[in-house]
Amino acid sequence: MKATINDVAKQAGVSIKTVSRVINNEASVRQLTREKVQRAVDELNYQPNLSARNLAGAKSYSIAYIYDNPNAYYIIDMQKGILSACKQQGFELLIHPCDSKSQGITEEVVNMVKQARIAGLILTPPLSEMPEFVKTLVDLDVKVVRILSGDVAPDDLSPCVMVNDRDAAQTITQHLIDLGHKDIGFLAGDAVHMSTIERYKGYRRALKASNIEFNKSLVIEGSYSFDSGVSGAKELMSVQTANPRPTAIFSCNDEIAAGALFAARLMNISIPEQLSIVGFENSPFSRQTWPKLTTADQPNNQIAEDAAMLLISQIRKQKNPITISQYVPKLIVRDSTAQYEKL
Amino acid sequence: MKATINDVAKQAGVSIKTVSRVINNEASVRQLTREKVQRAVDELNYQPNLSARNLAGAKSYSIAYIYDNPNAYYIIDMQKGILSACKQQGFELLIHPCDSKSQGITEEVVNMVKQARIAGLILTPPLSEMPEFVKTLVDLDVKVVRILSGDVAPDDLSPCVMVNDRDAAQTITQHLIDLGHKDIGFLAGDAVHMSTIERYKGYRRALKASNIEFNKSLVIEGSYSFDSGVSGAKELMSVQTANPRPTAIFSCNDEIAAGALFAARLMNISIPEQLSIVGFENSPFSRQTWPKLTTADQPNNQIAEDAAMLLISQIRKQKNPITISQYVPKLIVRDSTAQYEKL
DNA sequence: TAAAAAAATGACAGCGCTGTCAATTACTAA
DNA sequence: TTAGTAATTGACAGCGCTGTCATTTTTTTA
Repeated sequence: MKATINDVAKQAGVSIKTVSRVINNEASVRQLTREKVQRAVDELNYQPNLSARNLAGAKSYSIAYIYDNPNAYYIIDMQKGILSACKQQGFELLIHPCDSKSQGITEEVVNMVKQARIAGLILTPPLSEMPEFVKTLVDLDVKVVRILSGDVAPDDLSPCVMVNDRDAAQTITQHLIDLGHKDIGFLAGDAVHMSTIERYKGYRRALKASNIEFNKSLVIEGSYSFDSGVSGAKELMSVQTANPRPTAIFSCNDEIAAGALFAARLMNISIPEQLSIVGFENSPFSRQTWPKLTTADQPNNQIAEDAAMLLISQIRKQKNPITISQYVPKLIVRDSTAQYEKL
Repeated sequence: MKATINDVAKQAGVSIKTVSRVINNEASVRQLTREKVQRAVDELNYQPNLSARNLAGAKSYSIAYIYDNPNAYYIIDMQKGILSACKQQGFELLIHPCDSKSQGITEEVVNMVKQARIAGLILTPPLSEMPEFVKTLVDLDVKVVRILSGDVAPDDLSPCVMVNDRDAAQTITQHLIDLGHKDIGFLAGDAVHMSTIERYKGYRRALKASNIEFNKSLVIEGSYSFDSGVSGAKELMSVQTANPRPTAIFSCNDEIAAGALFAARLMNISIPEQLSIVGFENSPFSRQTWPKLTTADQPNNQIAEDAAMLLISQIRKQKNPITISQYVPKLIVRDSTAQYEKL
């Protein structure tokens, strides 16, 4: 039923080693031979046995995606992107959800890497933002690619795929400014996350670029949650606290924005007429609020595939130069933002 | 670094075959020997190499989770549960997102099963509800476990884990009835999904059990989406359409309920004072609406682990009797339901 | 107590592939 | 043309484990 390398070799009239060479794209196989083998491979619909490869070879064909992120949509997108790269490159993907805050997380992952003979790892926040953790893994002789928030890699421990939240946040803020807003509130996510910091930087930059004076009372600390959005927006919009009262709010993600939206409704503030709100992430969330959220879209699928490709190329040839690719989330204008109308 | 079966054999002073017997829990190993080997295994922290096992043995130690479900939370929960069973049983999990409506879906999965030497598959709706598809796979000599909506398996093609949406829906509806509601609207999900059908049945049963006359105009067809909830609720609550106007709404899932919530706000209907709304699923969603949704909770993690265990036991011994386990989602009362107040 | 039966253990091949290194072939220059 | 070099190909061992079947040990029975 299932063709082996032996069948292919017979069919092509060469040795199995030559077939092996062809399917691994090694040099020093004559063009003619290569074609002959390729034809046999196609005819028999041969696909190499991953277990055998992993067992026989020095290299491994398994990579792992390790994550600890409460955002299910993000993870599903990542998985899909990584899987697509794996399929193209004949790699296998292991997924490993974990708790980044647990005591033995490093040991747990180290064990898993050794146990499963993992050739490479993909790390997303918050794991990718834990330097000690990353360091340990890199020292382990396993390739690592991190997905991080920012424009430049924080170190050269591993190749990174950077998501430039800063520029995106600046663009979004600029969008609010272009609509005539000057008093723009900022609802922060968890302060420990780089994404929060980067988005904050972008917000500040946009203000500066337009010579709008920064007002600290418009910045509310919080976390990446709906509740945080609710309470943050309440604080911003209650006359006694914030001064001046903002006419627009930048929320660090869509969940916070959804919370802000709700707070506004509770306070009888109509969106977007009296207050513009923007989110970040373009999660399915942002299309299920009313009004629909203006937000920033990250092509997570693409980012993940890119990261996986980077990882696999690292695994393939040792001395790959450290490459970094960068994405900038794109502004998506929907219904939660409007021109500022002086009352 | 990594201990092999040979190391263990040496350490325990037995042959590798005996070690193999112990780690596979085979019979005919003396208790004494078993303990000796076990000790060596523990000391060396030995874990069998999956690739080698897959390659050498007739059996395979890989199962796959194939899914096509837009609900990311659901999938993540499933994965986690399945993974936990795999870890316990020394199995490997392959994940395979796919498009159930695509032409070649069956062929795609069949290929994957053959290619990766998959021993078993876990199927969730909508894939688990496609009889032809399931039939093809079962005929393929791969074990299958389906997760389905209902109380009894629709056939004996494979063991099933049933989620009794009907009883749960009845309980939820009863909760509304207990609160004094009589005119209870029903916002359906996609009509092709068994879950919709089952939930509808539960709703009808509860009405019947309390001798409340069923009113067809209170049932609105729709789909599992926010927008469907919005338009459905609008239709129900506009005086001219529905007669009588419902005082409570049963929504087929939380997303629909969230939509209904929004529609209510648009129409200035206060929740829960003027209208009670219930959801289904207990997705993170349901805690991020205002007010928080009364809903039904499915222990997806547990369901998934159960399904995976069932699958693995199937794989282990051929002639396992077809087992079926059943879960009934539990009512979670939050803030979107209240006593019916006659005006 | 010895022979027969049953239980426990081990020797060995081989799963499908890759790495090593030797053998062959093609190509170059003299 | 022919030796000399480079490019191509193949033979073979072995990755870590399981299946088969032979061997040894223990238990039972006469």
